[in-house]
Amino acid sequence: MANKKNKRSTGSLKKPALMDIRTVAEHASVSIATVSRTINHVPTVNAKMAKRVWEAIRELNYFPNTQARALVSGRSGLLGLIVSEITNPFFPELIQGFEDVAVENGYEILISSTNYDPKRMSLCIRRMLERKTEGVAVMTFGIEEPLLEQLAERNIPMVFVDVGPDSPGTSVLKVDYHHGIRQGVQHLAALGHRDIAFVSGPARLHSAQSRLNAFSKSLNECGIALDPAWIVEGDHTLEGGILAMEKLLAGDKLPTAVMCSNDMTAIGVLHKVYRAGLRIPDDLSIIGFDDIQMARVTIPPLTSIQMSRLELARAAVTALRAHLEGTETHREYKIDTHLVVRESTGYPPGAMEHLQQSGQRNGQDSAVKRKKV
Amino acid sequence: MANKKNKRSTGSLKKPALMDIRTVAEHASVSIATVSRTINHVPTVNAKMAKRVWEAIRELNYFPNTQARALVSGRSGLLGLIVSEITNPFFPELIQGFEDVAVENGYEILISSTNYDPKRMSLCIRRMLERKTEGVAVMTFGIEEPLLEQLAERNIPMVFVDVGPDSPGTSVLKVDYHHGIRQGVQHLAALGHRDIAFVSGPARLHSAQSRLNAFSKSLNECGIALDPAWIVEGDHTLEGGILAMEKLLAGDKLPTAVMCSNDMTAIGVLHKVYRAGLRIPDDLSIIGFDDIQMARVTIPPLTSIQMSRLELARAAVTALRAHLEGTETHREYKIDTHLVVRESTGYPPGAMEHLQQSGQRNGQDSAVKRKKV
DNA sequence: GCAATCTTGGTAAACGTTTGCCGAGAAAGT
DNA sequence: ACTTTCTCGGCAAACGTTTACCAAGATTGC
Repeated sequence: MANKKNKRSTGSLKKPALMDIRTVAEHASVSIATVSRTINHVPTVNAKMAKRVWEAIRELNYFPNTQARALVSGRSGLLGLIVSEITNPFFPELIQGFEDVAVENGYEILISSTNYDPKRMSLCIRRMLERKTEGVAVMTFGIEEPLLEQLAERNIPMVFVDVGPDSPGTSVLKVDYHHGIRQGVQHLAALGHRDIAFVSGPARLHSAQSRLNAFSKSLNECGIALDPAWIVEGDHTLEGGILAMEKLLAGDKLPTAVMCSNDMTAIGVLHKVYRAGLRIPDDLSIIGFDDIQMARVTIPPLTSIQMSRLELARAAVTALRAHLEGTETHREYKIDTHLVVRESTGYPPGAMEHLQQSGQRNGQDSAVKRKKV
Repeated sequence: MANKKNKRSTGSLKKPALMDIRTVAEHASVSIATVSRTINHVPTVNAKMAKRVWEAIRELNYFPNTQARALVSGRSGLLGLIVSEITNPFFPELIQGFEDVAVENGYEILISSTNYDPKRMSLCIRRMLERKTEGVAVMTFGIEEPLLEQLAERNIPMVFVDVGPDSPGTSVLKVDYHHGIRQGVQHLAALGHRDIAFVSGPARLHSAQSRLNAFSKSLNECGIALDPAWIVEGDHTLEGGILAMEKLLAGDKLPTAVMCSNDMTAIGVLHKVYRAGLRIPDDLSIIGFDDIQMARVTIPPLTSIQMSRLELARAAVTALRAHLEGTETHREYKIDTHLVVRESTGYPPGAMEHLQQSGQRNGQDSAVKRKKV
């Protein structure tokens, strides 16, 4: 310690292969304790020292080894996000939001997708456990209980969508499907639709069931009878939408409007309708769900029910943080949904025929009046 | 060791809070060395022992701590993937492929997106370094040299798209843009188009430049003059496509075909054309690039140039593995592109008018003949 | 029954940090 | 000049693994 000054590096820039905290300490002529304290912003280290340390870090391009740090501190700085499938545009938008909010809160994220496959789901959980995520958001809309117990056992906070255990350390994001879907149904009813079909999502997905239930309840509220033949099961994919619409087209009677469990399905339906030579919304109205970015540019632009990805992401991270800080044990967060009216919905065929100018089928000047619900 | 048998757990299922390798060893009445060897599939451990160990692991729901393992072994089991933006459907499809191939090869992946922001790019690199990824695929189509040096310094294998250093430990995935784009231009030329516009990507993106160059070269090959006014810069987003088409519409003369630097742009263009009341392909032909899933269901379905995400992903992982195993120092991988003809391309207006039946604008029976190039 | 071979256990070092403790200087106040 | 207060350095333990080593036990071959 007497020769502190002479030990000080002369600034030779040859970088050692080993880039320890030790290397930094030597280079800055301080102890490793000081370097560690500097990096971790311990307030007792004075400004001069800190500056020297940061300079050394910069010169050497040093950065701490996350796993060593996590190992000893017990904090990995990771928040896990389990999604259903990454190729459904809804999820990238969600991931983006989740990442942004997580980073705001000083976390990094670990993404894993289940592809609706229980085997992959267990792999996802395993990853989360192995990488020691501090909290996990399960956004897969269909959960496997037994595996999640392992997370609960280790006291890892979790947040679920729609449905989840009310055990301490877990929160649930309750999406108010009914609000948006009722708006959608009312919108259709106000336009005069009575024959409304629904293309659902996979039956085993809780969120899909919730949407279907909300639809059926909303129909009821509007005093419209539900024809079981017009409930057709899709799978939340483009192909599923196409297939579902094919089934509908093959039926005895065509509905005047189709509501879909998600936008991918709706786009599939839209496409099939186009293929069938029918016009939207003149011959058939379509409503989607999710309001993905693409919904704005379909032809015609898709009326859809929005569920805010950012709100979902923010609530998820907020819930996780609250658990990590021990502020809360269990809470439910309400996530709102609401209708966004675009041009895929209009009067049912036959009604108000006089309002429709036959030659104009492009969106620029469609004569179909719409009512903002 | 004399009392091995008595030490054997009686199967009491109370799980200790600490879930060490030590706990497993005790529970299975073996040494930690044996547990470690079992987990790592060291061949010398015999079947009986291994079975006992696996049972204990199963009973305790034990799983090794990845960071401790990584710390000592120097292998994190992570492959990094840096993408431009996750909300452009091209990338989720790529990520999916990359993950699948990585998992096949025993790796997990760490995704980071730059959002075309150099600051975020440096965060991405930092993450990759901190988490000690064993290799990094830079799929951002626009790279920042100085930061990548840090990866190179640490001998972390890298793979780039289109352009990258030819230094050892890095490979480049050379996408043959020209092949697909020439097919596209030839396809248009064969249909009779001479007035072909191009909506490019962001100028600073190398891949966008390559596409533009390939277009200009292909035009030349077909003996078509390039009108600079018909090269308009987009940004690879939907909005960019809409804006670009607006510019084109505002020009003195309209092209008969528009080729786009990616599908998102093309969909934006498609939408704007629809808004303008023009028909596709009757009034204007459109070709996209990437062939994202959505291209199949646009109205009309989009003729696009495909670049296989799976091929890209597979080549990336293959290259990374080759570097990790020391099999190779530097190599270039060719990635092919090819035209997929759908219905957004047809004869230019005026030409072969007699073939077009005015009333039929739906895809089911469009009279426009197409030629598979 | 003896030697050769194969497995296993115990031990310990290592990976790169964090963190608590204590003593040694330095700076500051009296 | 002497005490008090700060700040830093050195040290060491810990985090949960892997892995090399050697000795001991079990198994096999003869």
